[in-house]
Amino acid sequence: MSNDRQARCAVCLGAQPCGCAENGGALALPVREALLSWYLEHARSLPWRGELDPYRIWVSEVMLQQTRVGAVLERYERFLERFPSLAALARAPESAVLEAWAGLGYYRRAQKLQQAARVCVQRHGGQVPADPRAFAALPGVGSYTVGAVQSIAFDAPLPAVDGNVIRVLSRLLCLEQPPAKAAVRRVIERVARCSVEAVAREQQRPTGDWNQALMELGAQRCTPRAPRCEACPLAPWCRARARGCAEALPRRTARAERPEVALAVACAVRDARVLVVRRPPGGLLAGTWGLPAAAGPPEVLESAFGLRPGRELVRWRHVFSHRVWNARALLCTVVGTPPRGAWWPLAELRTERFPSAFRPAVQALADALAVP
DNA sequence: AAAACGGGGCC
DNA sequence: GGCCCAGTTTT
Repeated sequence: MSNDRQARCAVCLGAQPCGCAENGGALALPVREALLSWYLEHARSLPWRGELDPYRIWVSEVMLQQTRVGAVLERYERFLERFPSLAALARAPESAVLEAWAGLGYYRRAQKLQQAARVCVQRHGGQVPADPRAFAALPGVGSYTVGAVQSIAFDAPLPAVDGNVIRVLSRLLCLEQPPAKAAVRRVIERVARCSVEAVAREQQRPTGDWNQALMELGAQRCTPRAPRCEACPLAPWCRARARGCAEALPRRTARAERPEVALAVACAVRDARVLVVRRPPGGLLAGTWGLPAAAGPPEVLESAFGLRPGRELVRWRHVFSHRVWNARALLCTVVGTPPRGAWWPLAELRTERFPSAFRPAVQALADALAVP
């Protein structure tokens, strides 16, 4: 059975001991050379590629967490124009940072990045720490970000294991168990670490190139669906390709289902301005501006905000990673003491200062006001 | 080990 | 309608 660990390969967990362990778990030299050559020729030209400023590299890595390259492209330069340095980011109001982040999601990333910037200014002379341990201690910096930033900016021999690398190595080694399992993650982590150390030891290329090559392969060739194995530089060594199971890996585990909640959203208008409120500092969309909203039927807006719901403007469904809003926007009148908030011109709500979750309400309100 | 945490593109 | 993306933190 599978609990006969003595017979298993220590590196890939395959049923038999195999060649994996030569090189101490690193990918063999020809494999590394093939991937690095491919990367030099095929790397996409991206604004943060070739960047030397550690701060700008860091910003790109945080924005790219769980986020498509295309979405980052639209906001990266704009963010850096507004916050061109660690010091500029550190002294900005959090609300300004969150506005610049609007639409990217996972707003905690922006909050942590700014907190980290403040630590850098206070304790690291306004620089990004070149010491991996000091960098890892900063808010929002996990193992991936440590490896990515420290390798790209400082040529540190540290792995950067993201979703791409998990997929590439799951296929290359044909890891049949889901990477959610700790044992599988240890294998991937070990191969990534030994490989980047080998690249550094043999001075093949800067370690940042190696880490990015692995990720770039996952983005361009070893894609989640319909991998382009025929054009993959690692195809000759890929066990999943040999067995015809590349597309089936990595194996995913069932995800928890998303609860659905009814949400009442208030559109209170006064003198062509709309009432907006700051969302609570913890929880969903923490700290961002939003329309007053409460779970439940429209009537809850009166008890929650002193806003009496009137005509319904629109209903929509917004899917988050872990829950669903079944939302309805209501034209409201202020009946009690106005809630703490701000009154913004409608146009301000449409300029990417707002989380996307409220977009249908803003659009419907604009339509309603344009056609009285 | 699982859940919280966004948004959007793609099939 | 579900999957997945250059993840981190908390439970």
